[in-house]
Amino acid sequence: MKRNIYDVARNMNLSPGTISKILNGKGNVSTKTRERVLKYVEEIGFTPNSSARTLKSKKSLTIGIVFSDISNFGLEHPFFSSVLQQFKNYIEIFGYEIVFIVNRVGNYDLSYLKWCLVKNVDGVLIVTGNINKPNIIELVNSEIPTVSTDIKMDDLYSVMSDDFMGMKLGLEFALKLGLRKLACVSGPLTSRAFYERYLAFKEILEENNLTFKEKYFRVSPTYGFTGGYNATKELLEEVKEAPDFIFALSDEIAYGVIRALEDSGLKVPEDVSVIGYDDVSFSKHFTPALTTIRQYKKEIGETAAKRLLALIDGTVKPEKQVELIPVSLVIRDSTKKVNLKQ
Amino acid sequence: MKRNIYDVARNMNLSPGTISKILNGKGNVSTKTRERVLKYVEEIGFTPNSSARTLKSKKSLTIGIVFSDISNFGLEHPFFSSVLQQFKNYIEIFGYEIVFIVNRVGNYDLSYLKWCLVKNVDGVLIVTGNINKPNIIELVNSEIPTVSTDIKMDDLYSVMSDDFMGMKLGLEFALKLGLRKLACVSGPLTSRAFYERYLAFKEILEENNLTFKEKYFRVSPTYGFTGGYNATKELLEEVKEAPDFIFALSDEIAYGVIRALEDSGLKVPEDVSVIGYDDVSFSKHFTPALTTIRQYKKEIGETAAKRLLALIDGTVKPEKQVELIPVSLVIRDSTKKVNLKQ
DNA sequence: TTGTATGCGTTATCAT
DNA sequence: ATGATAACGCATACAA
Repeated sequence: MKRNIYDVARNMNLSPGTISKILNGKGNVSTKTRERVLKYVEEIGFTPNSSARTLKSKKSLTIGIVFSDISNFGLEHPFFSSVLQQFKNYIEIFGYEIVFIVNRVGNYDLSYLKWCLVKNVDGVLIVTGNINKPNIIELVNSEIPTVSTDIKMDDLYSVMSDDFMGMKLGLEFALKLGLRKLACVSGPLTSRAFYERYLAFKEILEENNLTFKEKYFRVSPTYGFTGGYNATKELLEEVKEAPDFIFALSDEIAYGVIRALEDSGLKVPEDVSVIGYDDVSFSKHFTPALTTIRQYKKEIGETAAKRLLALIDGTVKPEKQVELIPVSLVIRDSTKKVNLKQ
Repeated sequence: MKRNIYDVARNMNLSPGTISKILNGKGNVSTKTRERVLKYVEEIGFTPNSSARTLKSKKSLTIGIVFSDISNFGLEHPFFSSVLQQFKNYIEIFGYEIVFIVNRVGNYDLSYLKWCLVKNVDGVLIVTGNINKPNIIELVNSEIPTVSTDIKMDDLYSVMSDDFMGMKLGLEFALKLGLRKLACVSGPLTSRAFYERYLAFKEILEENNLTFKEKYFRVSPTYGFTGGYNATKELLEEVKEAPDFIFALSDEIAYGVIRALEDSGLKVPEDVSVIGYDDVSFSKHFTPALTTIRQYKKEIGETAAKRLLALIDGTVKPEKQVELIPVSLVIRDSTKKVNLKQ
């Protein structure tokens, strides 16, 4: 049942070396024997042992994934798990597979980099991570080809949504609706995405001669519904005049924002318009259906995959260090209708 | 930077063999040298190479995962990805990690079993799979310890929700509400879960002297919203009298069912009560908040992990081939209120 | 208690 | 064009 390259060699009356050459398409072998061996290998369904291969060749056809480094969410995270799935789909076409980087192998505790070295991963994808963690810094500064779909660092290739564009699309839409009391509920600013969206929010407000008010900007300590809910409740309590627009920096936060608004007697979108961020699959089923900024997870995942594979091959160096994927505004029912009479 | 067991041996004035023994806690080594070596290893952060270890020992500390075998959903699937996350968390405590079983390694196409052999996985978790696929059959019949959180087969240990209990909880609640025109919208019956829930639906109806009507039972060809929506539309069209209760066999299907009902002028829960299945995190935010059967993903994932680890250790054989995890009924707003006056 | 030698299944270099 | 052989890094049976 379980064969090795010697068995194949013996049955073919050849040496193991020759079999190896054929299997790897290297060296000189006559077309005749090559075909003969290939046929036999196909027939008996032989595949060279993976561990022996990576032991000898230092290549594992494996990509290490840094995933929930930043927080304690897991595979359930609607946005990042989707990006990962797309990435996975793409690299599998080329015979690669993903493995999750953790802090130990067997009984040994190790840093991310050590882990990668011990495992001989060919490359690393940081789906989401914290730029201040030693583990991440060490990894990014290493020789291992690395791409991120979240964080930005020197010498790190990144593929991510154009967050400035997203904020601009949302805010300009709000302005077009005639809204001027613009608030924002963010997730934790330790996340690169939230932080940059916050910066953009501020900047775009100023571009439009609107003053950024601290009281209209709230940070939820968590990523989800409850954080958005509480932050909004607090906002409404501490403010004389309720906003007429809230930019929630994630869809899940938006759900919380909207319920808090409603529980405070405010109608969405009549009194307050709300825009989310992500366009998670559920948002179209929320009531009111959520107006939101759509991120293109498939494009992010695939582009990251292409970049990383190119880095591993060492063929083409990507020109841009940071590749921004455009986003779009999806208008649904959580924002006021555009006044067509104007 | 990158050391091996020889480097350690040289620096310690010992032989590689001794180092290995110490690292693996085997053989006789004096406490003194053991401690000395362990300290040094700790100091320089040495970890034995993973491939070499696997190659020699045939153990990889790796669990192969069969995931989206049955359909083309991916990591985004709210229920299964959550089960997997819980499983992953648990096995990582013991130094194991997960790898996704695919159909190839590098340029070679292989069956699941072959893949596992080539990779030397220590065990397999079938998160979801199709009992009729040769890949699955071959795998389950192999020597590799395997546990499933979805399918049931001879010689396969399974850990899953008690679907009969779920259906019973839902239906008895409906009966208590005085509902008698009981319909059901299922996902594809090729899925074990849907099929068993369907069987239970039928059986429990009969137990209660209600006749199972074909027209009141619809199968959606897909897992999600659209399938539930269309199936419900069809149901309403083909039936003289609308049901007063619909058991949707997944939460996502339930969303579709409810919207279809509403679009047909029926009110939920006033005209029709709807119960979902899963209690996905979003269901509490749906409007109306969904009454549903809660599955305990954490318990499923962890129990499966324990079973599999036990199987791998070969210590205790689980007594029960199929371990059923209880479910519970979560009453929210998509079902009629209980009449307290009675 | 410690060391030596061999094998795990490949790949790759160097002969032939 | 093909074969012999060493090396990858570790584990283990056996010898010392």
